[in-house]
Amino acid sequence: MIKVVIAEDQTLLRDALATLLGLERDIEVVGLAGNGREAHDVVRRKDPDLVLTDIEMPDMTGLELADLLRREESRTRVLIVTTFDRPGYLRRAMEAGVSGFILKDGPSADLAGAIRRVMAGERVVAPELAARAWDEADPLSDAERRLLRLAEAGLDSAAMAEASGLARGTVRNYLHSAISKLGTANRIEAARRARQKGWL
Amino acid sequence: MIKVVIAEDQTLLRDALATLLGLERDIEVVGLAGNGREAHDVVRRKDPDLVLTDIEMPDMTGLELADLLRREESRTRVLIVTTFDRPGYLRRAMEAGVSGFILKDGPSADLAGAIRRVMAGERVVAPELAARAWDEADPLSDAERRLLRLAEAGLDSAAMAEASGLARGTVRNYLHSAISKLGTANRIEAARRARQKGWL
DNA sequence: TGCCGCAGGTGACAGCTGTCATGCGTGAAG
DNA sequence: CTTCACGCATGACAGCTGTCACCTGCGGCA
Repeated sequence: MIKVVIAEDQTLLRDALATLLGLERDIEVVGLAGNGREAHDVVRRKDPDLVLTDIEMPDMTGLELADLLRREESRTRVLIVTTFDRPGYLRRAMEAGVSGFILKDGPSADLAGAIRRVMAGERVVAPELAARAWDEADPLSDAERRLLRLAEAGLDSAAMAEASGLARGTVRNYLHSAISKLGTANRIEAARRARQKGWL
Repeated sequence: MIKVVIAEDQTLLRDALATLLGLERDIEVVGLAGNGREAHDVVRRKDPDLVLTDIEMPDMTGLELADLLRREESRTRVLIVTTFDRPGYLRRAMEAGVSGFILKDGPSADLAGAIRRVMAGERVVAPELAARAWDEADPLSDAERRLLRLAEAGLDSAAMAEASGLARGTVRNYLHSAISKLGTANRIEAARRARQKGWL
């Protein structure tokens, strides 16, 4: 019997997945969580064989959860299921030591199979992603990333300077650098592209 | 037996919902679709009692689908299920004559109940939304909306002018007007706020 | 010790953005 | 017919953005 915890912020999908997996003879859903932190608690309490987790969740992302479990040397394997086929996510997931990475766009029939393959020691990656994974490395520095996130929210340079403790000029230098690395015309496009690549 | 078609772009959720509803004694899932246009075709072919649809889908949104079915005087009722609790969506859905509007954050147990209540002639609205629905009217003009969408994509005023066939100055006037209506500091914040309210 | 690379900063400048006053048609209301 | 509102446009101006050359201090490292 494979003991599974499901972490997913959309209640409807979470419950539906639980029902779906519950129908499998060899899988038992032992816990549910609506965000990463909750998932971490549940994993500690229930000690499941595998945690099936979304990436984008409030409080703590699935990638952070995976990283945390790896650092704690938890025996629970991590299987990421996400909407977002952003190349950067897969890379970060691999670095966080996850056992599998599949997409919400894939057929649901594959899900139980993916879980079984992970438990058999295989590393499962959605085939449409495997090829694209190492396409492009994230060229951004931490400072650039942080500022792009602020730019996305509509802050101007002065506000970003205050928010990040840098000088205005430095903020503009970092943004310039990000803009030219990403080959865009302005900070907004740069932020969009970075987010779309999963670098943000 | 209530005949249902499910329109949802995430395969995993679509399949999971189909499985979930298939377990109900009085509900039969007669068709699946991954976008609005496909859903429209399937509804015409299968003539279901109800179509359960997401809003944000490629090709045609759930709101457009609802509108189309209403104009065609289809007997199929529409139940919207969406992640996005943006006030503007509910209003537009009501104007499109939908029979129900519930959230993916709601418990899955309510889903079959909502379907039955819709088929009993009730109009079902997620309780957390009902109150907020008429909070704020969309203050934007069509021109403002269109330009905010372009601003979101990172175009500058000159590019928007070209894209929309307006003069640069006029573009800036519209953006100014949108910015002041929304009480933000710049076009980026304005676009964010409008999107978050469901006005975009 | 001296040199290098690197994060962070300054100042200048052209071009873009946000704001505002103002003008010009056109179509609906009086 | 006049008046008025409305969509669209123009021009001016302060302030912000993107670009660039160049400076400073600090931690390696030979």
